Amino acid sequence: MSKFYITTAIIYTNGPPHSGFAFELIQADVLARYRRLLGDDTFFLTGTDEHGSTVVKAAEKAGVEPQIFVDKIAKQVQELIRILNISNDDFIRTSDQKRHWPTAMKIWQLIEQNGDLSKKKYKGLYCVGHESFIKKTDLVNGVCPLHQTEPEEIEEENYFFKLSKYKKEIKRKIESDELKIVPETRKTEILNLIEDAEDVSFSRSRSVLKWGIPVPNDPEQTQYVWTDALTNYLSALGYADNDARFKKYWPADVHLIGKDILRFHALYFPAMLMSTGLELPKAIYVHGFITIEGQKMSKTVGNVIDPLELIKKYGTDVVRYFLLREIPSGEDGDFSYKKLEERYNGDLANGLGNLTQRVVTLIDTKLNGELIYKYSLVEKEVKKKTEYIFKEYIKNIDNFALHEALGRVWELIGYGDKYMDEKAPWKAIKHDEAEFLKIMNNALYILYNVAWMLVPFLPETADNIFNAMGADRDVKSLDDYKFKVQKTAGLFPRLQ
RNA sequence: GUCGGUGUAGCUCAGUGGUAGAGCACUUCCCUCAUAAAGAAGUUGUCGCAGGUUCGAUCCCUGCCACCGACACCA
Repeated sequence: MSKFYITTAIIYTNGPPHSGFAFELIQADVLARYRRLLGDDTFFLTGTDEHGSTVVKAAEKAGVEPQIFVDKIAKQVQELIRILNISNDDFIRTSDQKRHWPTAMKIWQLIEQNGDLSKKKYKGLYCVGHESFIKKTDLVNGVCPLHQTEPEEIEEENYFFKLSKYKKEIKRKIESDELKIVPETRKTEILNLIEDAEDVSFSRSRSVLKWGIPVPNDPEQTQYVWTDALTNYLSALGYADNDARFKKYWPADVHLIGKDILRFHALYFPAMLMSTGLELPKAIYVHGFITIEGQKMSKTVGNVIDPLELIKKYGTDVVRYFLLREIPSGEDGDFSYKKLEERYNGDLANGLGNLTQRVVTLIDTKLNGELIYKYSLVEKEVKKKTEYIFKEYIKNIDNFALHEALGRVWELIGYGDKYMDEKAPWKAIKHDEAEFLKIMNNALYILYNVAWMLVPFLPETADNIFNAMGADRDVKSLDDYKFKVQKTAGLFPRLQ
């Protein structure tokens, strides 16, 4: 048994969580549930990134203190996690002074002791709208193109981190897949920009940024987001206390992130870890963005989809299914109600739900609901097909192609439907009961495998199928097991 | 500007140096265990454009066009 530590990015708490983060949570959840199924000692972390001036601004707008504001958002995030049926083992918040801050402080100190932080005067053009420095080359006619304002020239003294010192080694590790970046295009992307990466500012003056973690032994400075936020992956495991949990689970096996924060996870964070002498994560999985009806999700356009509403309307597993199947892992994908309903009727109702129902009904009506399963009755062809699909399913999950893995499950469902039609058990029952039993044995075999493969993706649905079949998930051997089917109204009633 | 990606059926996408594929949609047939579900057969393509290499290119090379992304200490 091996360990498996997986994280999502921590979501920024300047507003309610959006469906993009929901998608990230769901993907990580599939990977975590899958690993548990394989028997790995799995630890699945998510959380919230709660500092920074954007949060302060949002809190001001809401007329509350930052802490009150982020408490509320963190609660919403946790509610979303509950509703999405996410199996995270922990939830870390960067404003947690007990659990998180000691790690951020310790990491800072270690980096500093290693000589990788130095104070530098920084003169630059500061855009008030951006709340950050912008480059001269970004200006259009002397004004910030985004805010149409002239930037002020200000001088600030900050700590800078010697990223350059670690570039070569990081490049080597990424090239050799020691630090694996999936998909390949993201790996290429980061390798292309690694040469030009400059040293990074790691702090802000306290007068500019109060809402954050202080720099140790320097009351004038606040830690900037890198040591503040990225260290959550360490703090949650109890790094500062040298917790047994940390020893057991670090390094992370997978950091699941969006494509927008690849740079920070593939460059800054590894460099920080190298500076502190910690092991690097094994892999970074990068997912894309969800567009809505082909358009970028944006609050101004007003096309933001609230995941809670979606779930309220269709149900958790329907939303999980749609996102996992329709949006390729590692790429962008599009959401639309039309596509969702097509997937629902085509795949869930006509496919999975209907196959389950026809198998259950036959056993219910022809056998009084009971069938004693005999493994020896499973046909060679059926076994071969199922095992082949299972292998492909595994391969795809391991390659972070969750949509493909799900596609394989539906291939087996299609095979099951075809099997039923070809064997026509409703005819067999009239003249050959042994043949009927054999067919239903095979049908149960297929459905049982389908249910197992769905466990990581659609946990509730998988349970429903097990229940409908009257199957015991924990039974060691199915041979001679007595299935007692429970006929219900059906898993996914068709939408009109 | 630099780097990278994409362009294949009505839609979403797979794919290979040798007669173009899947799912959805559509048409016809068939079944009746099942959620007006399932199964079978079928229709649809200048594989972005123009050149080149090759016996042969959708695939390799060059150029072009279109769209997208990264190169910004926004998180």
